[in-house]
Amino acid sequence: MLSSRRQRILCALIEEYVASACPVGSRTIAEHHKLGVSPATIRNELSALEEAGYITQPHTSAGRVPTDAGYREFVDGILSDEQMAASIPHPSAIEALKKSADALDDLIERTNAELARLTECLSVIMAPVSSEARIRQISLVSLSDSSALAVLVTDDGQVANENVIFTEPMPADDLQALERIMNNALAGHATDAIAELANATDPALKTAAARTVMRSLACAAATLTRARASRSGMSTLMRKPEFHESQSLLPVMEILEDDTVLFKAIGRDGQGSEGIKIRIGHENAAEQLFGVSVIAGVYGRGPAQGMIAVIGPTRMDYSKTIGAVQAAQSILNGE
Amino acid sequence: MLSSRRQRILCALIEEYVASACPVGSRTIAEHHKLGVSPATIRNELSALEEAGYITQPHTSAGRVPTDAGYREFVDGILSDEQMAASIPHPSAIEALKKSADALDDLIERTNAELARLTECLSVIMAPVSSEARIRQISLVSLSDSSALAVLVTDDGQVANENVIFTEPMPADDLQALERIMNNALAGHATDAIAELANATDPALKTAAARTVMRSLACAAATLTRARASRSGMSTLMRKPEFHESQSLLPVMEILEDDTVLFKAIGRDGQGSEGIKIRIGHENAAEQLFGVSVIAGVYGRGPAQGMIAVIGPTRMDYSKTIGAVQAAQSILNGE
DNA sequence: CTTAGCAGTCTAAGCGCTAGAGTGCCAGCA
DNA sequence: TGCTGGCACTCTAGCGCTTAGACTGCTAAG
Repeated sequence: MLSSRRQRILCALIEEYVASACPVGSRTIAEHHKLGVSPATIRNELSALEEAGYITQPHTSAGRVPTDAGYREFVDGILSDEQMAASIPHPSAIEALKKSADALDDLIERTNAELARLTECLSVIMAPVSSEARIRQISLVSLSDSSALAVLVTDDGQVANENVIFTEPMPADDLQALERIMNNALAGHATDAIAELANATDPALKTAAARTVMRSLACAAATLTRARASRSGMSTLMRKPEFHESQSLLPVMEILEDDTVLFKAIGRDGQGSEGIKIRIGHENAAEQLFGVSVIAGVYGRGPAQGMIAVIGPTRMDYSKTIGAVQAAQSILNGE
Repeated sequence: MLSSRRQRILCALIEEYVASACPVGSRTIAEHHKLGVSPATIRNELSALEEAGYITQPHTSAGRVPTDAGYREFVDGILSDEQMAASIPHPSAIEALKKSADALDDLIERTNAELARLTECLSVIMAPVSSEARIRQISLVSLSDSSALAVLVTDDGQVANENVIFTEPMPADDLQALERIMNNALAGHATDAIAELANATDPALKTAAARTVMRSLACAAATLTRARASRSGMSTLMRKPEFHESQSLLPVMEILEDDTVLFKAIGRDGQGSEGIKIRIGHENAAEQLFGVSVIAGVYGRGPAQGMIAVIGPTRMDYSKTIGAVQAAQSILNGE
């Protein structure tokens, strides 16, 4: 357990380092923060903090830099202070976003842009996926003589569509009949039950046309459970001094390339719990994220949960970022 | 006009430079390419090529590097050779993609990934946008007592949806009636005509509920004309030596952040013409792309045209990239 | 327990030097 | 006239050296 003074010195050092990105010396701390002690005393404390693993020296004649453990201590201090409630920023921005809320995808996109702007980091919002969604309605819309579009709507308002190409011409009446058959057979069932139902005994589902439609619907349903991410703020991240050589950004970029990979990397163990997960440097499960911190939170009620994550240098303004993620949560929860 | 030998020397230099990313000297060219002349002769020719602006020296004692004009000359040579037809690569990969073609968005995603992999560059595919699309069908799907989902399908198979929140409860029968009214009023009209039709005299469209639905449909239709881009291969680009300092990649990243900006930057004057546009370095209209080359082509028939673009260092394998873009075009044209 | 002062250490930056790569030019040759 | 070998010249990358500056750790005094 750290003494109060050491804690204050650690905080001062981190604040300084977050602002400057340069190793911080004892004199700087003494000058910029009114701790009432001389640099020499601070040096002694810094030495102890280094011993304990909270800070480190790049080389003998340089100042100190926080370690992952140092940031962790700092962040835990912030969180226990419960000063967070006060730090949720910019209610006006939130209002503006809620007013413009049309479709969910659009709201996600806007919120994400705002989140990236506020935090000056990379931000990612994953659309909610719910394997438990049920089929509310199916529409078959004719596109040509022998092709149609199958549109599937779930009870939580998601939409998926897929082309259907019939082997022979399909008159409008037959298509409508087929649509009725599909709705009778599938409405109310879980989206992932389509494949099973295709094997059911209902003779109406055994026609060639019905099978074709079922196949397309299964494809459409599959796209609903696929992770879909919106990204914003990559260029902001590139401007930070720690990422000036792109080598340091490469692992992050690799993770970002694929929605599914990204989902796994960010979502590990964050699922289900309501609060905000903070993973600093090596606390991340994915090796590619060892060099950055991830502030993640879930949103959405019930089974359909989405995820918000801000990715930035370990040297980030944690307080501001946590507040911003909370604000994004409340926007997307429709509060 | 360049003499045949100078042309061959320029090609040799570019090939060498594309492979090595290092300034190329006269000896290297003499050794690796059988031109039948000594380094001294090549030096004279190089001097002339530099005079003409096709190549340049980073400093006196270094080899030569192609300029944008040099690449242009080289590329024009390639294109006039018509050897392109032969260079469309990997028909097997194309087959595999076509077989897995479900929804267009999915096909775009896969094609894009393959394009990035083949070219080892950043690749972007913009989904087709057609302001001329006509409304084929509208569905209103009830989600709760007083909310529904409006789904709009166009005659070219695009789907847009939007939440509708009614001010008072909306029974299923009324919703169906409303759906019928909407289809009668709107089917066959252009998507951008919804706003005008809302002001029409038809009394059935003047009810509060109808107005609410119309507003949502207009929003949904608007999303159809918005540029939507799929990106792939950013990390591949970061691995290239010219982009090792992220400063050089920053402008490209900025353009990539916003779909609309990206569309404008890539699409300038590429619209309408069938062929493949090659813009090398400063030939690009957007300043942020001065450091890269863009190989762009359109796909899709009729008014709904999408765009394919590969973005890479000016030092790229133009022949391979052009072939790959052509292949992507043929996949997305459904050939 | 704190502090001032001091010696010690390490880096960043500037300078000079050298090896190497590549050029341009010239004179000779086909 | 055009090509070639040879040579002097130029410029960079890299190495070692030196110095200024930053910061520390230690010690002795308050």
